[in-house]
Amino acid sequence: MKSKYQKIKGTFDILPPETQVWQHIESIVHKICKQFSFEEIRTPAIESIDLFKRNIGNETDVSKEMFAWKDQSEKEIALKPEMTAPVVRAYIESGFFRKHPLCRLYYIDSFFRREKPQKGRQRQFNQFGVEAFGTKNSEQDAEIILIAHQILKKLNIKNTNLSINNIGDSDTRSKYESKLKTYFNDHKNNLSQLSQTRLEKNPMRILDSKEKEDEAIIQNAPLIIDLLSKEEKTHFKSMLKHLDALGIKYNENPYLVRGLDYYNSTTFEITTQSQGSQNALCGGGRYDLLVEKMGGPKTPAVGFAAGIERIILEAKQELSQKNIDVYISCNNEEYTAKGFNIINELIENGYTIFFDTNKKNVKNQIKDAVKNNITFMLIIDEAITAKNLISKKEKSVSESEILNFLKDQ
RNA sequence: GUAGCCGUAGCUCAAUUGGUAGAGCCCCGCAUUGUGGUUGCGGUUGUUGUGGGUUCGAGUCCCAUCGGUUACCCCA
Repeated sequence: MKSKYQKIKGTFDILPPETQVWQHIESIVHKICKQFSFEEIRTPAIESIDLFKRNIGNETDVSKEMFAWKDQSEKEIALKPEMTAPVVRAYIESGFFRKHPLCRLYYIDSFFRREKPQKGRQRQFNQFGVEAFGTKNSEQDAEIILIAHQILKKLNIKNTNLSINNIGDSDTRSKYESKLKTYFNDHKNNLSQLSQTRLEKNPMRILDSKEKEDEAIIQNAPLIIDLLSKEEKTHFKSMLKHLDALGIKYNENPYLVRGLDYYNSTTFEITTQSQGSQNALCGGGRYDLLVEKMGGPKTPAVGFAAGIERIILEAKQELSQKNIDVYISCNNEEYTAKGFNIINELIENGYTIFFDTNKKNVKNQIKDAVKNNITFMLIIDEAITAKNLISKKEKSVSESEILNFLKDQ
C-alpha cells in the first residue's frame, strides 16, 4: 500500500516476526554481561556535539557524518554516533569512579551516522558493547574478549575470526605512521592507483588494501610491534597467554592499526568469513588516556562494540511459531461480559490467549485456530464449549470448570 | 560524497518491436469432507515509487526526483 509517508533514508522498521530475533539477541547480551558482573548503562540519544568532535578522531570527518543541528538556543546538538564517549562522559560526570574503582558497564542502543546506506550499514543502527574502567592489567583485556566470544558463541555464530594487535601509545603510532609513509613512498610506483592516493590522505589504509598489486609490498611493510616499548610487549604477550588458556583462537594481525585517535595498546576485531566488505562484527580495544583527556581522573579502560544488524545477518535463527494456548470465540454480544471475565481469569493464570474480536463465524474460527497450532478453543455463548483441537475432545463446561478442563488435557 | 543496477497487488514475480495491467501465495466469504492441516466455487487489493517530457497511445523510451541495492570513499 502506498503510504503518504515513508521512512527516512537509511532507517528501517523491525516487524514481527523478526522482532523475535532482536529480543533473542538482546536477552543473551543481558544475560552474559550480567554473568560477568557488568551493569547496564543508558545515556541520552542527544549530546553536545563537542563530545564527539573533540574525542573521537578526525574532526571534519566525524562531524560530516553526524546528524547534528543547532537548537533554539543556538546550542550544537548531535545524535550519538557511538557510545564510548557518552559512557566516559557519564562515568566522569556522575563521579562513579569514586565508588567503584573497577567499573564495568554494558549497553544496547541505537546510534546515528549520516553515511550512505549499504548492506549492514544503516543511518540508524544498533550496537551493544561493554566498557571496563579502572585497570590496565591484561586480564581485563582478555575478559572483554571472552565476553564478546561468549555472546557470539551463544548466538551460534560460527566461522568468526579474532584479530588482535597492539598499537602502543600515540607516540608509537605517529612514529610508525611516518615510517610507513617513507616505506610506501619508496615503493610508490608499484602501488595500485587507489593506494597511491591513499598515501597522501591516509597511509595506514593501504594496509587494508584488497588490490592484488599491493599484496607483496604490504607483506614487507614495517610492523608496529617492533616499535613497542618493553612494557607493552609484555602486556601483549600475557594477554595472548590468557587467550591460549581459554582456548580462544586468535590471529595476530600486525596490520590492525587503523581506528580512532583514542585507542592505544590492545586492539581487536572479530570478523566473519562471509563475503562483502561489511564483515566486521565487533571491534574494540584499550583507551587508557580518554578519561583523563575528557577531564576525569587518570583511568585506564578497555571495551568493545558490536553491530547487531551484522550479527543478525550471520545468526540465521529459526523463528518460533506463535505460542498461543487458547483461542477465544465470543461472538454473541449478550455474553461479551462473560467472555471478558473468562479471558481475564485465563491471563491471571498465565495462559496466552487469542481473542477473535473480528467475530468470524465459528467454523472459520476453528480453521483459524487449527492453522495456528492452537490447542484449546473456548466458544462462549449462552453455554461454554471447551474444545481440545488435538484430541478433538469437546465438552460443555461452566465458567468455573474451564481451568480444570485446560489442566486435565 | 562518486558510479552501476533496480522500483508492477500485502509477498514472489509475469506483461512480445510502445497497443485493454495479469498469475501464484496470502487474506475474506460460501459450499464440501467425519464441524478441523482436504477439495471446489466466488471475492477484495494497483494513479506500475513520484513529477515532468516524447507519442494517436508509455509499466516499457527520455529527463528530474525519492527510495532500495552493489562497488568506491569512509568506517567511531
